[in-house]
Amino acid sequence: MRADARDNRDRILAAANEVFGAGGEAASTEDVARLAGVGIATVFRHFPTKQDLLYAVLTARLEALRDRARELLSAPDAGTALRTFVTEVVTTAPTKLAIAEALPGGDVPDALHRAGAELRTAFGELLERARTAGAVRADADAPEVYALMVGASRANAALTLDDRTRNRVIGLIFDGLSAGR
Amino acid sequence: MRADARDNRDRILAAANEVFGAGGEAASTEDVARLAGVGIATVFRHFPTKQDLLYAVLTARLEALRDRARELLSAPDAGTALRTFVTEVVTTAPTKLAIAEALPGGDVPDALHRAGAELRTAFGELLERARTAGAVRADADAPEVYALMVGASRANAALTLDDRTRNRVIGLIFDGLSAGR
Amino acid sequence: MRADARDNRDRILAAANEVFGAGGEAASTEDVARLAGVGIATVFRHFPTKQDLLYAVLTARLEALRDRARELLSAPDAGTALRTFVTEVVTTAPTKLAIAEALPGGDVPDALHRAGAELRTAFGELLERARTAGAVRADADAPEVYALMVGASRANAALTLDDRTRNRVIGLIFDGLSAGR
Amino acid sequence: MRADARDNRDRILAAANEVFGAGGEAASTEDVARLAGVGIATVFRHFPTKQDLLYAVLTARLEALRDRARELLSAPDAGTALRTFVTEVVTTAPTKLAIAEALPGGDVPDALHRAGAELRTAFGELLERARTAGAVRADADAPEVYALMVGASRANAALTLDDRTRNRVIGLIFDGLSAGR
DNA sequence: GATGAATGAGAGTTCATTCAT
DNA sequence: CATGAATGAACTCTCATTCAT
Repeated sequence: MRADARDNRDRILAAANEVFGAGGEAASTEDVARLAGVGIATVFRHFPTKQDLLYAVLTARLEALRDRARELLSAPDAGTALRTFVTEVVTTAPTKLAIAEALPGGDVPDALHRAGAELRTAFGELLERARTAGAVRADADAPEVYALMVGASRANAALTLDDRTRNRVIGLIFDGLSAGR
Repeated sequence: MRADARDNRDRILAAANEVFGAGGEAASTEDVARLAGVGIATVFRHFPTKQDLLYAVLTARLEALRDRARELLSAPDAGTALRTFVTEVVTTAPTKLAIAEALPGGDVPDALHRAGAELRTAFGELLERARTAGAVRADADAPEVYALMVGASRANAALTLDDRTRNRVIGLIFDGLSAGR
Repeated sequence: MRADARDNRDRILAAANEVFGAGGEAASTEDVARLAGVGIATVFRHFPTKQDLLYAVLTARLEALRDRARELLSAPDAGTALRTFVTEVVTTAPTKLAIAEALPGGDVPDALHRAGAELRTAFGELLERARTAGAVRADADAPEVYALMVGASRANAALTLDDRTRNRVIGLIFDGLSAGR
Repeated sequence: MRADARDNRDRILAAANEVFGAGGEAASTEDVARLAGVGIATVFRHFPTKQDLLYAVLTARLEALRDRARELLSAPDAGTALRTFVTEVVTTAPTKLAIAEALPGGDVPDALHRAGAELRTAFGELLERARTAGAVRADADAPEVYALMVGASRANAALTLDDRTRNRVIGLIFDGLSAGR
């Protein structure tokens, strides 16, 4: 792939991220092309299907979160690291294509599937470290904590929570996670 | 309104509930008509706009939840009542038009606005009673608890949680609500 | 036909006259029913087709004009009579279904055809009397004068002429008709 | 714009001219597409709204008339020039979207508004020259003469005048214009 | 390789007309 | 006999996708 082609790909992906973040997957591919400053055909050259484009956007989002989770694995305080991660995910949710959105069952491309799995793995490690450090109770497992994070993200997007409420939501989640037992 | 017309209206609403519950608001009005067993024009006679239909479905859902919340206000155990309500909302979410979906700011019909407000009010009373009963900590306010419930609902719908995970999510939420007393 | 049925028929016709006069034949039959204060099915009982309704409105208009023309045949001044007739037709045109509108070739109902023919006949006599009285030149025949009247009516409707211009248009027409030659 | 696109645009405009000329503005956009030999979406790409298409057809018609009027301004005989113009306008009316049709008050696009104004200006000059040449009486002003022309056009379209009658209508108009000097 | 144009398949919506009450 | 409800066909318009330049 030539350099300018890669440039275009990146520009399209960035535009799609913004457009679908704002308007959901109902937004039109032509808007993406316009914002990217390329022709509509160029979008379809890089992403043969709108689905492909949506998947690519989602994959990029998951990969970014995965990287951030991995980065936080080397933070000194494991409890703070987990909380930082959740806070960032929830806070940025409204302008991003929602995690797990546009996933019509089973048949997702490899890259997306892998990114999701790696994100969950990294998240699991983040949680495990927090557990080991005693910041999170021992019987809290990854699936439910992940679900709480996803849920808070979506509530934040759907209800457009103000800062205070959003923080208290996260606070309650972590209170539950640290509840002595 | 004639009896057969009311029947049709109800059938359309039920069909819309199902269709939009499964496919989101992107589902087509024609599918609704087909499932209801009426012509497409009949749908538009009862709901002049797709928006109107969506609003009606959402309003019905909110009213049902409001009624359920009010009903639970007279349950003997306030803590259990709240938990029952949240559990029911979260569990039934995947097949329902999500709470607060399709709300394009400000300009919603009165009935919908009112139903939403009444639901929040009833929910607030449910919470207040649980607080008074000592089942929920004193500093947990309605907005954040409501957001947690909405979030868990959406996570359950988006991630298709299994029963165990779903219950643990709710468990964690209530642990947080009872924590730090 | 029962009395109430005839009443309804008249009310529908009056409503149609108003609705189609204002909105052209594109206006909806339901608007007519609403304005007449009857159900839509009642309109179709009296006029099995929208065409039929349009024809009936047009027929009534032509009959009214025919009657007015005949009435003016006994006016003292033949020249003034013709001018009065033309002026009235032109002036009232904007709120009436245009003469000869909605006539998709050949296949018009008898009543309409007859009304049109009788109007033209009466108009011809009005013209003949004016000719005899010397108010109109001898070589002006009915078809062209009728066309001038229809044209002025339509121009008045299409261009929404002000009073002064409308009067000058009619003035020019009669100047042409009296031009000595 | 690419060459083939311009070609299509022209073909669509020509087709619309014909279709709307024959059936009025009630004719369907799909017919226009069919006659132009393009897909329906292509019509909407070039003219985002049916209104836009109607306006474009009307604008083209007015511009053509304006050009013809200007051309005739340099004809040797001013009286003949005016009569030629009126005759052409009236004669071609039946197959054209009527002047001033589809003008729902005030909010017309600039190009259409300008074309109409320029046509009236050119027409006014044609009239002024005829007046100066003594072919038309001094007190005949543009608005009423323009209205007479429009009226004759519409009468010709509505009544489908035969050649003889049409010519006599125009003859009477010009007799009126030259009368009483 | 990139572009803008063209397209067909639908979506929402309207309306003349028919049917059941 | 009148009514309101139901209907199917048509229409305008949109959009993911393909084609020609």
